[in-house]
Amino acid sequence: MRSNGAVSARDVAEAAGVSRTAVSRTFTPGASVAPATRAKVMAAAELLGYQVNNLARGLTRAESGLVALIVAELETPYRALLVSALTSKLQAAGKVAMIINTDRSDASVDAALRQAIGYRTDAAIVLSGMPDRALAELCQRNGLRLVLINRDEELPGAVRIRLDDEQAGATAARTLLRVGCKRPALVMSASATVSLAARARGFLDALSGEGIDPMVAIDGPTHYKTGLALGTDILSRADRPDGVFCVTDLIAFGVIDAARQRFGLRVPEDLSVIGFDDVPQASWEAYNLTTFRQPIPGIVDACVDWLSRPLDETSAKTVYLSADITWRTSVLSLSQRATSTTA
Amino acid sequence: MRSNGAVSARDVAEAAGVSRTAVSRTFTPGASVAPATRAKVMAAAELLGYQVNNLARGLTRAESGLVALIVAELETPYRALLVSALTSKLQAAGKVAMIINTDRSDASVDAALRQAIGYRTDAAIVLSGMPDRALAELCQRNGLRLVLINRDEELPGAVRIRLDDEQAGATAARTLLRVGCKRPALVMSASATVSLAARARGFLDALSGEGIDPMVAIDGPTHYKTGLALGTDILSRADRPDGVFCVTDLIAFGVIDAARQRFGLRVPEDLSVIGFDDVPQASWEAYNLTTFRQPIPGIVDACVDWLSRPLDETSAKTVYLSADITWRTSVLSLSQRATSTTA
DNA sequence: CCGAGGATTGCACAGCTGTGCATCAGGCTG
DNA sequence: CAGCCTGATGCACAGCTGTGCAATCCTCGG
Repeated sequence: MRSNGAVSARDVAEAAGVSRTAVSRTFTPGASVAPATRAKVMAAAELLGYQVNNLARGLTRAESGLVALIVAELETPYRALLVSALTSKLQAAGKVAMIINTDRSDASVDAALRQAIGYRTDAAIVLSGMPDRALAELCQRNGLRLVLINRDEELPGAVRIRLDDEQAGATAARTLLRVGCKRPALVMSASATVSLAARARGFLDALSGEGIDPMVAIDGPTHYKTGLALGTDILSRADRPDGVFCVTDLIAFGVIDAARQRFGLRVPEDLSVIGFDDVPQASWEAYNLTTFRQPIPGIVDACVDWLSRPLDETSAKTVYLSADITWRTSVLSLSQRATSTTA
Repeated sequence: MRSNGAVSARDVAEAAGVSRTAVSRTFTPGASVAPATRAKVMAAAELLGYQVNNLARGLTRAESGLVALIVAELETPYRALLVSALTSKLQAAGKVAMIINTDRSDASVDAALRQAIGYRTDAAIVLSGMPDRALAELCQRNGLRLVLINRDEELPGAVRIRLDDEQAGATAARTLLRVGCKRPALVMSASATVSLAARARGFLDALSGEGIDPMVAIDGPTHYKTGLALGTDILSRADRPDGVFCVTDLIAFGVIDAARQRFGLRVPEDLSVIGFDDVPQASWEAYNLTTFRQPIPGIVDACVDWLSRPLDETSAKTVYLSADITWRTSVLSLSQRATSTTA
């Protein structure tokens, strides 16, 4: 027992009357130990409360078992959902996740990656911000795998997981038109994430293909309050929209509340709303939001599968996943439309 | 450069033409290095992309810089908020948080703690579940500090952070009575957490002090759906309550939605609702929930302060914090009451 | 009963860093 | 110019584990 107080393999060896090597072999799967020796070691370990030191183990082995999750605004529903799923799945795969917060600036992402390298993390999963190209090469040189979720740029030795955001945007546009919306609108935050931009582009392109030039509101961070403010803005104009695609559920909730609480409008009779993420709140009865479901199990599986695969294929690879629509009642159905027009 | 591919201090030493010790001293604050040597080392380190190996550093030093967060259902708004704040503050204090999920069973909490010991974590912060007494002693023997947030049992060498849940419950009861509620009710999940039980007890005791025996609904997990189901239940009874205290915001949202969507009731005119946690959704206009604010900054500060303090005081200690009420519009105000009764 | 072969075990080293101790250089003072 | 003191540097070891290699033990077959 050292100054730290932690019990080491040597302590167990002494207590069990065997060599330290025997202790190490007992806790190494597939190593050759006699049943009797193993039993003695296990008994002594249990008595002393021995736990293999993963730090020292990571020093010798190529893998430390640590995976860094680099994320901003973890308290956001979608992020929390993804991080929860990721940590669980990593844990089931025998790894352990460490959280490194960023403020989304590139500098802080770089600092986060340096910290990950400092802990000899097996991999870093980037959920927010974008690492510098030089940093990505540094990671590669240090044997740290890089996973980029919904990031655009192609980086050496990194795998990207992307959604078909653009197609989802187009689907949102076609859906609003199909249920009879004459004045569709787009509500969007000003944070220029690639996936948000792609959703907007898909929406706008599909509409301009139909010769429609929709109202567009862009401002603020990707929060509820942004939706509330922008919703209040667009609904107070003369040519008030009758259908909105919000690039995020949080924004959609804000828009819905603006419509109901501040203008006395009905959703979906007066205003159809489509969101994106399928956050838990989307199924709450106050909202019942029709939205695109983030394929979280798919994202998580792609991450963990790729991490447990050998490192041979250093070629940058991209995994594409699709976000399907979840139908609820925030969009006018065709039958509803029939009754509401006759009424 | 080893098989791992990571660059070590020896590589930097060779490149800079100095001893490895000089490299180590360059990255150790307060060590004695000549400015010229330091400059050479820094240049070589920058060139090669060297990052001090925290695993090896943690092997020598008493502290690893790692802190384990043991938590269940991280995707829940309150948990996500707390974990986000904790990781940020820990990071600012030079530590890094690792997440260990549990399914709330005692066995999984024990496994989580063993894993934390395996990584020679400086501390473990338990947000969910309750560690076994033997495990707590094991932690203490291994030099691992234990922080229990809203857990009840007193454990050797552990610090507890508690809220005055009972008093909050009493305040909720008095508040409902003061605004004129005649038939207060309690809605509660069946998961027997200490803090939830204390809130309920405070509420019930205060009411029975006034000679009132309120309606009580208990069932299910601490989710929105539980509130929806229990709300539907109590509101369909003959002596429908006119005021509800929900032990959690999520449950309160369910109750509000049940009242509005399924019974056409108005909140607060027909039903006053009080929650607990002050989750972000509580301030959304669809709910505007009057609720007790979790003192998250206080909790986080207490954790981190205690972790950065020396280990002398091994006495079990308890930090008490208070949850103040946040007034919104889900409770009838006295002026509203005047107008609504005259109307 | 003896030899061979396989299973076990222990030694010693690698992996990376921090640090006590001794050494050495250099500057300042007398 | 000599001596002393301070600051810088390097050696060697500690900290904990995994593993190659050699030695040893046991068992089984002849």
